[in-house]
Amino acid sequence: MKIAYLLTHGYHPQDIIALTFTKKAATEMQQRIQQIVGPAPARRLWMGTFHSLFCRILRREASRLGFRSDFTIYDQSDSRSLIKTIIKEMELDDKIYKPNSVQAQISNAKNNLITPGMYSANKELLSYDIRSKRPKLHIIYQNYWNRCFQAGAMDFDDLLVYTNILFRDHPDVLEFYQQYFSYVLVDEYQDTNRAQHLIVEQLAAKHCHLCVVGDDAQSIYSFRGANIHNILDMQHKIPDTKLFKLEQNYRSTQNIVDAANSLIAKNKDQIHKTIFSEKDRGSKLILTGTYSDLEESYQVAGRVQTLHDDQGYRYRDIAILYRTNAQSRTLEEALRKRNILYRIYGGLSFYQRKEIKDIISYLRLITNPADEEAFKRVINYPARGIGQTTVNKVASIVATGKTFFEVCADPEAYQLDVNKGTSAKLRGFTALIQHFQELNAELNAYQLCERVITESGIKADLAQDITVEAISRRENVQELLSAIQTFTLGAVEEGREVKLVDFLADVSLSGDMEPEVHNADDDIKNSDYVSLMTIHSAKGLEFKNVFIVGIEENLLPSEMSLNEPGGLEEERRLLYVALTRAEENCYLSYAKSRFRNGKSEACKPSRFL
DNA sequence: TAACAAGACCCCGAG
DNA sequence: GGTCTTGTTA
Repeated sequence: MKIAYLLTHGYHPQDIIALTFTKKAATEMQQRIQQIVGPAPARRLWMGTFHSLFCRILRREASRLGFRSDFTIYDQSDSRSLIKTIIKEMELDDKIYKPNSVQAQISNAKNNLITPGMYSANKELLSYDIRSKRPKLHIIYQNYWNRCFQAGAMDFDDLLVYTNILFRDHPDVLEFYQQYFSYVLVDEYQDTNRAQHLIVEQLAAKHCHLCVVGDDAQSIYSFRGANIHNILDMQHKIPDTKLFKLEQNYRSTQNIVDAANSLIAKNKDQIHKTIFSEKDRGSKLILTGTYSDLEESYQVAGRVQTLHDDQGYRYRDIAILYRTNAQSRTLEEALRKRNILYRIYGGLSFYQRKEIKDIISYLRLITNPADEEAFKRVINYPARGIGQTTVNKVASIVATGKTFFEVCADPEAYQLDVNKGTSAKLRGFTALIQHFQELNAELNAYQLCERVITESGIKADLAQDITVEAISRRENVQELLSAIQTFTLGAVEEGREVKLVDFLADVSLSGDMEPEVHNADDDIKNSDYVSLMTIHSAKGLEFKNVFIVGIEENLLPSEMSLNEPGGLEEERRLLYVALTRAEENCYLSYAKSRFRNGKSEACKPSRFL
């Protein structure tokens, strides 16, 4: 509404930057604005997630930071794999330096804008690492930082870190964007971390037109470094700040609001608010306990069907929310049995699948030959007789500042210790990529991708695979091709010039393309489906009917949260978020046994119930 | 070096 | 339940 208001009061769409956290919330908001002001102005708004919008800015300004504008974006698995490599190269024990926790610690540092240099100079951090028996962590961090730079790559956290560095070191750039965006809006401000907070503050410093919305009771991203004080201290830090308390809930019935209030009242750490609803009492919340997770899913699917068939709700008025992505499977199966259309958000995305990552890696390598992770992925896929031993030899030379690609293009020049045959294979591979690079200059993304699949041998490799899974892999490859096709055509329609690099950025930041609709017999049905997602990604959304499943000890609250300070309260807020997604009906359930890690485990109803 | 099998470890959440 | 690692063999 605020944006719509601004647009009718003299602001142009391109003057406004509106930031959200989840992709889901961004698309939702984009759609709402489109309905109010029409598609054309809505498209010109700077609206999206922190990561996607600042990625756009970083591409424009990349040269200021020593990056190319077509830098690669490393996803978690790329970044973890690089960290693993570094730990191995430093000959450290990966039982002590667990790649996952090293990655988490680096990410944490980045979210607080601590560069490797600052890390090494920080006595507190160093002594903490020594106490936890990981004294070399700061060196891993430094190496990781350098290697990403060398590879022309940024990880997700870097998108925020480098934006801050860009603004810090280039006042003229900062000034430009300060001038450019005359209004800054942020949704769910309670979930900003230090890096995001500083960006927002700097962008808004000139016009001082900053509007943020937030609710401390819905702060659920502390694992990502979210700092609640960003919103709490705003009044004191920025002069003339006006605070509006929104205590009326226009979404939910009184019963739902009451339930949510009574839950959140148990939290010690909160700002007191009196949330009320002027809607009807509504129906009571319904709690169901079942013997197993299978039975729970079966019940939910049954109720979904009743809501749709007997009570006249559309499927799109129904959401099923869970704590972990792993819970989606049994629900999917139950819905499928009843032929209920559903969409599943998040989880293992399409682009994480092996066959897709392989193809994407070729495309990444074509746009950025320095991309180390992409290189390692496809150097021997499809198998071309270049094994681990050879790659290790190349890696030892790469450590001196060359890229994998440079070394492989001319192994002799770098005195690589391999035989003639291997050397020829390496040169053959680089020649193949160079050939694709030439094609990239004349073909569009779709045509190029088709050539890559054929000429790399991926097509042949998949074709000769006769297992059942291979069928779905081939389908996935087709799906990827049509996604590129759609992307290319869509951009052409909007009159934008589209490059391969744009598609790749879209892939790594959107996480997933439009989730596929399951059970759809024809396209007409595609607009009506049940939504399945984690509570985290449901934030900011609303549904007439909400199912919250698996409300059990060790799941909600999650077992890991219990060891973290404030963890339990955050889990409680998480359930609060889930409850307040519901407008009319809210169904809660727990199971007494559940399949986890391949085993059936006994479960108790959550203390929150 | 490739292919396959057995064992280890794991996952809480998002961009 | 799945992926990733390690070991064995040709």
